[in-house]
Amino acid sequence: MTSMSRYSATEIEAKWQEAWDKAETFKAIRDASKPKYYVLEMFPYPSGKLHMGHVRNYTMGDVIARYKISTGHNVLHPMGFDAFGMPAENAAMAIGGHPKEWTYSNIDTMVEQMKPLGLSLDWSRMFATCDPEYYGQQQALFLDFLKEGLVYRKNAVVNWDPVDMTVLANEQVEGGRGWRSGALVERRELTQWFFKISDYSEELLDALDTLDNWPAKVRLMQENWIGKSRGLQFAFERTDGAEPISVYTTRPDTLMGASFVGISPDHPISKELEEGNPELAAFLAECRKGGTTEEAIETAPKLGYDTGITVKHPLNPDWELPVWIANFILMDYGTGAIFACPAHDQRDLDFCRKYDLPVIDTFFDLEEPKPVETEAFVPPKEQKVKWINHFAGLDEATGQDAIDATIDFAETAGWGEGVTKFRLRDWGLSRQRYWGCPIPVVHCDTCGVVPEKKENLPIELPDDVSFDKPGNPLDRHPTWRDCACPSCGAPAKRETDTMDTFVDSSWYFARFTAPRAETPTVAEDAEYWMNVDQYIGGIEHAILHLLYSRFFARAMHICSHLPESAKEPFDALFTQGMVTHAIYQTTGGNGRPVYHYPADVEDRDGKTVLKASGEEVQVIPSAKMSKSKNNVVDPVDIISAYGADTARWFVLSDSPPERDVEWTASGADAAFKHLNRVWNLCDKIGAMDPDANGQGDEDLLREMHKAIRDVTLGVESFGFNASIAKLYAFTNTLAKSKAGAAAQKQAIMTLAQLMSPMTPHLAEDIWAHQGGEGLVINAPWPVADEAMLVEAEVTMPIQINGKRRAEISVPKDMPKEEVEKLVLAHEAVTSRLEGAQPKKLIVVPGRIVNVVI
RNA sequence: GCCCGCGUGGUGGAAUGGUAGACACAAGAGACUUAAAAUCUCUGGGCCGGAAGGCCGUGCCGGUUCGAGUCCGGCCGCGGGUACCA
Repeated sequence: MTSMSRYSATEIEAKWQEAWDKAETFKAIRDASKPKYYVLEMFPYPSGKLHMGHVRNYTMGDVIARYKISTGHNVLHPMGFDAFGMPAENAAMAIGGHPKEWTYSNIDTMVEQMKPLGLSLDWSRMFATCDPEYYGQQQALFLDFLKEGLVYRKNAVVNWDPVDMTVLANEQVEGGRGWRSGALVERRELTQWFFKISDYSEELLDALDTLDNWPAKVRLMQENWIGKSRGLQFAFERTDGAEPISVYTTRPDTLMGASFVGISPDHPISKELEEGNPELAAFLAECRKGGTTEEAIETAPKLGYDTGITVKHPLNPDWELPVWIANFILMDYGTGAIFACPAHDQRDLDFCRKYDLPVIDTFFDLEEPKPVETEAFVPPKEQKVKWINHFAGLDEATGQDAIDATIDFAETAGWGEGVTKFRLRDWGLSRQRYWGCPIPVVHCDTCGVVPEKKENLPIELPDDVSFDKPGNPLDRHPTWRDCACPSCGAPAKRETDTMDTFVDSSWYFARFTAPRAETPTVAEDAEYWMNVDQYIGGIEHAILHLLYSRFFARAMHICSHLPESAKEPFDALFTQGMVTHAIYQTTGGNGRPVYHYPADVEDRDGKTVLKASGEEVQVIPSAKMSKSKNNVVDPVDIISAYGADTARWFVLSDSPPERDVEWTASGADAAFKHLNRVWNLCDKIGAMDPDANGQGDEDLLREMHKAIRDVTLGVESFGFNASIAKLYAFTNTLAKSKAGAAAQKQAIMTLAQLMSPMTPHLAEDIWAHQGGEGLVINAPWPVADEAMLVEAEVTMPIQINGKRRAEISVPKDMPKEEVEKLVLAHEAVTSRLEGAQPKKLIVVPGRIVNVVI
């Protein structure tokens, strides 16, 4: 074949990107005459390089954005950077330099890597959260929240490294030790700032029901995280007459199985007793070892200390229970004190066996009643059980009925009260770190904690800081802390804590609607563009980021920064799977693991080795691509070898978007071959005599309409891989078609339109080559003709006892009775029936027939 | 530990409770070519069989159903989150 031209991705991609730029195709301008559509992908952390996870995420968003443009929407599709955070400080410590330079240089690199992808982004709206213009507005929000009582201070525990004398993030604690010093980590209390998210527990929970276009699993995770429970709160009288101990329990029905009263090591009684008791002080110090994570606390070996205090059982004043301090009781939840029922709680049972405390059964299984030995009996709350001496007179009842009865009983008797509690805790936002948004308050000796004046915002981070010592450089900066008290004018000190980076990402979506405004948002812009119609991001953000953003939208509404309608800011959510890759690890001189990039590793003689040194590396199976593990693949290599359209086509094609995808090098090549095929097909059709007739025009057009239907359905339901499979099939059909020139031209132009969300550059080129009007991105999306989709004949498999044995072809709307007759006359059926009648005959019209014999 | 997912050929995966393996990758065979590349055509879950056909098969065990990859219960394995990684 003499080819007029060759597929050159580099050439056409640059050409069409320039055309879109020139036409300002993706610039979002408010236009009340068009329906708006806001599509947003979770913005990236500027780790340094773009990785395949980013490409996958942004390509998915781009498919949606371009499809919505083609269906007549006014699309907002912005991009920015979540730019504060620890890696910048770690880089400064490891290789020198400044977090700011490191971050902005990474942003430049990543933008350079993103642009060639041809994403339909409005780059004019870009910002980074470390821009003073952004974090200054965040400080203004903080001050508004403070005024509304949405922020407050209280004590909270942090990971403390006693050697480096610094606070550690959970990620910096490895096996209970500080990652740099190797010292055993302790828990220590600091005064911290908190957002009052717990005031919104009920609302955040109830509103989950309105999020119809969120994945059910995300709603369920948030529901469990908020953790609404109804239980009984009551107090145990102390035998020494001191202040009673208040407890909260979700299983008051098991009160007759109480073994001891347990209090948290952080409970006021623990602290009071610690004074002048070196033995207890040592015990509490032991309890405070280890990190603050829920996992560390839950999995730590159970430790207990008998305080010697005793309390009276509320139902029997002669029954005395000991009070123990137990390390698994959290001060943050309930009252920081519990009663233990070892027969029906595994943790309590383990504790009682260890410290030789009594185990008392309160109910048995209906089928096999037997006392608890080493395994606690914890049936579901809906299961009926047999009660032993229940004080409210229950015999056989479910746990839930018993709980309700017990609460009623206690309320009537007046010694307890039914209480609803939530697991959700207030959101601690203070971080003892430099590279974050400064908290805009001042500490004054006379006025106390004073909010900064709005006209002094932004409170900018100082540039002259060093990272040669552990700890927060703002603390040891010679002058930055010094300021005048905004209230009395006397010399005062700035707050040196900065904000959690989750604050930065909790409102960026609102800022995109007016990114250069001198207020956090602008009413008209927020009214027009909010909500985010489609939010796309990783499942790892299912709880924290999304819950914090939901809270922030409410708080911003209270302060008039968002309309009421934006209280739930994300109308639809899609959680994509992660891009995973094997991890390559060697051991460094200090015995710690060193991670290597896939590009630096190769297979030699059946071993995986470092390219440079030949040293063998350990291959750890697939895990989330992560900057800390270096198991990332550079998409730039793929783009420079094959072009952006190939990279885009490939990341969309193989895996369903919600599932994790393991990156392998093969496959990109195949995607490239296919795009070449489409290109050649376009060339061939373009060279046909326009008046040439052929055979099978209608067959081709029928297939085309089916492709329109299936590809559209795939795009609308995030089945991009299914859309692509259909596009492969339709391309194969077209390549083999002998139809006339007009039909083939119509088919290739429709193919270009259907491909344009995925491979926009190639689609534009085909469109132009076939004489399409304007840009394909602006051409209206094709609509399938229902009449062309109707099939005259259907193939129905015949099952005998559920196994497929034969099939028949029948007219689409043949009546059931006719089908039955045909089936019963079929040789495969008659030979098995041997004259007998079938027991049952099931005909699912247009689907399947099952004969039961 | 707790909460939430996922598990299908050599590989990625497809399948409103209705023909398991669409579409692709890798592989094998063939065509074209002096040859190679490129391109095109064909084959392909396992076992038995020349074929027709049969048996088995969606992590494991059990259940519901005319019919289960799909729904239910119990396991096993892997992944995500676990409030200071983002």
